[in-house]
Amino acid sequence: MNNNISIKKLLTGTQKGENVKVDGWVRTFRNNQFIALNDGSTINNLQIVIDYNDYEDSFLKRINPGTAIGVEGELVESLGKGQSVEIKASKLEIYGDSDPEKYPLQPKRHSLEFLREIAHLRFRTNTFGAIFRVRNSLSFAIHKFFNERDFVYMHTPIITGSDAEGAGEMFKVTTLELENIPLNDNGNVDYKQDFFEKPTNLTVSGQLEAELGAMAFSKVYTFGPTFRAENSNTSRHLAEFWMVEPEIAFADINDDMDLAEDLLKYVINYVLENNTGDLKFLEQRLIQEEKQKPQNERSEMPLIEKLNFVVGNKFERLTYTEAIDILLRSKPNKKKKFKFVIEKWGADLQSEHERYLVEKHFKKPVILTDYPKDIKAFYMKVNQDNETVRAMDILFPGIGEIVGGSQREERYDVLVDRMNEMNVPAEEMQWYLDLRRYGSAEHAGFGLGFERLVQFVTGMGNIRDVIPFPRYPGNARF
RNA sequence: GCCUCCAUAGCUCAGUUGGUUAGAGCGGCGGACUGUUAAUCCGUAGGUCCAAGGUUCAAGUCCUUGUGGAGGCGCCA
Repeated sequence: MNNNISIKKLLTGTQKGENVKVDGWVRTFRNNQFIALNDGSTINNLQIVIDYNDYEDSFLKRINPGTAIGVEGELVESLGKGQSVEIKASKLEIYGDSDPEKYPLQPKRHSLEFLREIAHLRFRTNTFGAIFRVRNSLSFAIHKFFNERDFVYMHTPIITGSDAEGAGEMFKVTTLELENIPLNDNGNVDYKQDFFEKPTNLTVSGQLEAELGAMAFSKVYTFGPTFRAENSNTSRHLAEFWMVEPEIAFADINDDMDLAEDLLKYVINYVLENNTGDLKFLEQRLIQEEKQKPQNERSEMPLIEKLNFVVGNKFERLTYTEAIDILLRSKPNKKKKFKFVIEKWGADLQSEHERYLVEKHFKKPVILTDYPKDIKAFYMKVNQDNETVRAMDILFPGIGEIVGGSQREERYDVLVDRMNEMNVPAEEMQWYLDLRRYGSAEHAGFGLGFERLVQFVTGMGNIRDVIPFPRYPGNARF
């Protein structure tokens, strides 16, 4: 077991003058004297200084990018300029060699597409090290936020027997032999012979189960993987992604929006305070990347300023109806610059419209509420006008919809009517309807796309670069 | 699922109206140097130009199909 102190702690310099032991992977080896060592605890490398007269040439040749080594020596003030402290090595041990003719990572810039092909090694780069430390911090901050507010963390099932979650195409789960599927007398698949004796799928949302929890614990959240078998080929979609789904009882749509806004600000602020080095690196990376782009496609704010702006400003809240008004009067709509020109109330908003509202009109995160009921899910509470539902979507610059939520319909009769209208099989959903039979109460919740949050905070353009091993159509490598 | 673009050395790319033996930087390898910061300097090796088929006297370059990748749209988180 490795009880060594991390490079992150060593770089604070509090152990100056002490003899320490440190393990890590070589990033670069310069001048036969200076090893840049990284152990993943921080973006920064620790400089190891060795006296090459103490070692055989054949040994020094084995110190290459990627080599795993252990070092003992005194932590001293650095004589060089790039770092405050360094280790004067007294003992150097090689754990695992890394053949420089074959090791794919070089001390240079690699394209994200190339690194995606070697996703098993990309953690060792500065960029992906920073991304996944930020991802870890966001994940921790989410649990911390809810824990401080007396939420119960609830584990909803990954395999679901409910096919009415209504959030998209599902992956089937079965132990039947696909080459030899048993049929019943009617010539249909005989699910009685399947593992669960019925059709099952991977979950597309834990919301319905979270509602069950909220009606007992008052405040719950789920945070786990979800699956969509949609043939989506974009930089914002994955077949397997992580979703945060809080559900709160005795709460309406306004409480729901407050909760979502508080959560987003809290976790972004946590990263600003705890991942400064990672964010500074990612900001520089973005600035370099944007130098390749034409002026009008560059972002208006550097990454850290953008995050501070989101934390420091109230999200713009408006209804769908108000948004349609703004869009109808907007220049791109009048001049027919939109691919889909808005004609009248009731139209579904395309991403170009959402982008206009967020990036051009308000220039800050926007919460849209009260959508037409026809374009939203059956479980959303119908407003008094009987035309709109208490839905809310939070739109972020660059990535669009990051949160989708609603107040839930708690009235039994109205809910059953909506299920019938939208062809949701009410007879199979009695467990869900029971909530409205026994002690029904106002409640609300939302789903936060975790990878989209990581995208926003790291500034990464492609969602496949913010999850360790992305799953998308045609790809389940690693 | 739809639209657009791309595929040349380990990586990032250049390659003229189709014309002799396909280039550079980085990385690798050999050497020098030794307080360097993606070290520097000298030397050197490295290619099935994504695949198959076609047009042509001649194809990295043009055409067709396939495969892989990127961006955009739809579905959404």
